[in-house]
Amino acid sequence: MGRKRPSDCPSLLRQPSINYALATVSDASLSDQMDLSFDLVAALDHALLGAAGRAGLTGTGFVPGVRTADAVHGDFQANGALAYAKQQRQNPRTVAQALVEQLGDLAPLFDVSVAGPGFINLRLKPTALFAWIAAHGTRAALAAGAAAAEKDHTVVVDYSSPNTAKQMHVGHLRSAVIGEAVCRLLEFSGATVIRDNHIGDWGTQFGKLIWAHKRLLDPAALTRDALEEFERLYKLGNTAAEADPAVLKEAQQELVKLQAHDPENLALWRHIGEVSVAAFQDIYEQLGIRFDLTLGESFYNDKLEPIYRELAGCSLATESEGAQVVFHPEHPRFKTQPFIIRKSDGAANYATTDLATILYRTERLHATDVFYVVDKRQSDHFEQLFLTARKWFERTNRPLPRLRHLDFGTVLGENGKPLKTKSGDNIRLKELLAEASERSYQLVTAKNPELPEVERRTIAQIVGVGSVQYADLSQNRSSDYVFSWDKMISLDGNTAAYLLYAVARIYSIFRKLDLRPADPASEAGASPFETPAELALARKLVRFPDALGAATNHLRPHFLCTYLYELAGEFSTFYNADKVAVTEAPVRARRLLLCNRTLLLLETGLQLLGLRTLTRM
RNA sequence: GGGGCGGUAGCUCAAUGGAUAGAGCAUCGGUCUUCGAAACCGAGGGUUGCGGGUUCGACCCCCGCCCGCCCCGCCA
Repeated sequence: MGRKRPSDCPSLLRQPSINYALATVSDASLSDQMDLSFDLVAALDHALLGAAGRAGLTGTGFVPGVRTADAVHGDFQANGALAYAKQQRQNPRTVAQALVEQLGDLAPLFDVSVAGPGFINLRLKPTALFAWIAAHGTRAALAAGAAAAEKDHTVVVDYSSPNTAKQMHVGHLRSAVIGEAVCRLLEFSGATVIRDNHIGDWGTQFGKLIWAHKRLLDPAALTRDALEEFERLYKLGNTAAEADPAVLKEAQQELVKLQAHDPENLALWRHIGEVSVAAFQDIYEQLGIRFDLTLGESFYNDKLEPIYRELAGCSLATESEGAQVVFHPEHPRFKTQPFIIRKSDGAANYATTDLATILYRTERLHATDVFYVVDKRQSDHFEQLFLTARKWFERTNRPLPRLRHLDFGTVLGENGKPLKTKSGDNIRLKELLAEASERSYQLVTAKNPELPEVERRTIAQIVGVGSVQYADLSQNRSSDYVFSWDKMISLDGNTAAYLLYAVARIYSIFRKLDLRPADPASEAGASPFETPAELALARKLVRFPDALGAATNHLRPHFLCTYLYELAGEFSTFYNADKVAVTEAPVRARRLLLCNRTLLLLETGLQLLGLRTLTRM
């Protein structure tokens, strides 16, 4: 039917911008009007294509292959000549040379050369570096540059998704942190993002919980910590039911009543849900998360019947061992491993709800993309879900959004096993974040005892929570990672504290000079960058769009983390090598310009990751 | 048994099919009368699990094997 499959939907790859002004620049002298594209890779790609046309490389598709280069070779490189030469049985260096001869328009901006077997190296001239940096001096300018990439997308991001009546624990950390970062990245790139908390608010556990709630509730404990009390009640209900068949029966009847919408049980269930969601807010606020929707499993209760009918109606669902299941005969595994959409007792399960959710998000929310930030152990489930949804939508003639499982690995303890308390319980998120703050507080107090206590507490909260977030984000999300307080709160290495310190130090410079970073006057009269440290920092600044693009296209925040860490490192080197507060006005202005842009990119980047920043720490 | 993901420096991790595989920690050696030393500079450290293959070029793609973690019918 030609309907979109997950693998060939329009990708999130950035569309090259076409409104760059490279070709109009014909004067190497410094010009405030020099307007360089936000995405220089895309601009160069286009320039190379033009050059290929003029050089007569019109055969079958010349691909420029522009990418950022190792700094020893330049700022960018184009590798397309190699593949083209191979394909056309020509000498790659000759092809590269021919291309370079057609790149005269770039001469005011780049030093262009051919190296090795046929690489084209492009190094920004100091004036061009300066012009790019001058042109991208505000958050708005960055956002405007980035916003083209995803502008036609409406993305539903399904993340966090804890269960009501239970504490959030460390197992919920990554979904929340990665999900939020992904949302912010997509928004910055112009997508309409709908944050949906698909909470687990329906299930058989409510029978035992309601049974215990009616008999064993401690109102004072409920006020003190509602989730803790719900957990206690559930455990009581569970042990009582295990010990006494009569209790089990009563609990099952409570569940039946709830499912039959008995007013009392329904009200109680609703109350539990509301109290739970309210309790989650504390965690979400600390992590900078605000959902647009909280549509839990129960929301879909009355939307499940049509799913059964449709799946049976279009010959997808079949009966197996008393359950309704979907097999995928063409799939080596799922031809025998069923996707159970209705249990043999007639009840729905998460597969059914997930299918109903896809329908809702498509028809009601008009999603073009749905991303699930869920633990990688559920990858089979999502593969079956997407396969089933695709066939179902095909057969019912509906457009299918791009569905994608953003999987992530497990948080491990130092012993290499999933992180738990010493006694083997789940570590509560609330306590984990509190410990992060406390450890940071000890550190701040040791480093800066003269700061007022209130300020040290605020700093500790931001550094502590940020450290946890950053430790999670800075690692490839697909792999497991070892949780280590010492590493994540550390001042050294790729950590939140290192980045936040760089930010604080830049603010400190401006304070010392009695200037404000946002004030353009501090940069007025800046001369082009000269020293090795200035140039290295400037070159790093120009790579921001590339890092942002990599993180957004792959939905992997660690690409941005790596960049921010390198940027902060480049700044520290510059800071140690070149004094900013010199008397010579043009030199001072250009160094302030570098400080200002580094600050802008660090703060923008950290905010996109979900972290808050500080002006002193 | 079937499948997924991983194996890169002593440790924790990076690396768009590109050039000499990079960081941090740890180790060793330097730098504070100068904008915040929570910093910076330098050194040593590698058969990218093993064996084949594809390619001008492979940590990356393909095949086989070894090891680890995870998933595989009515939990989510």
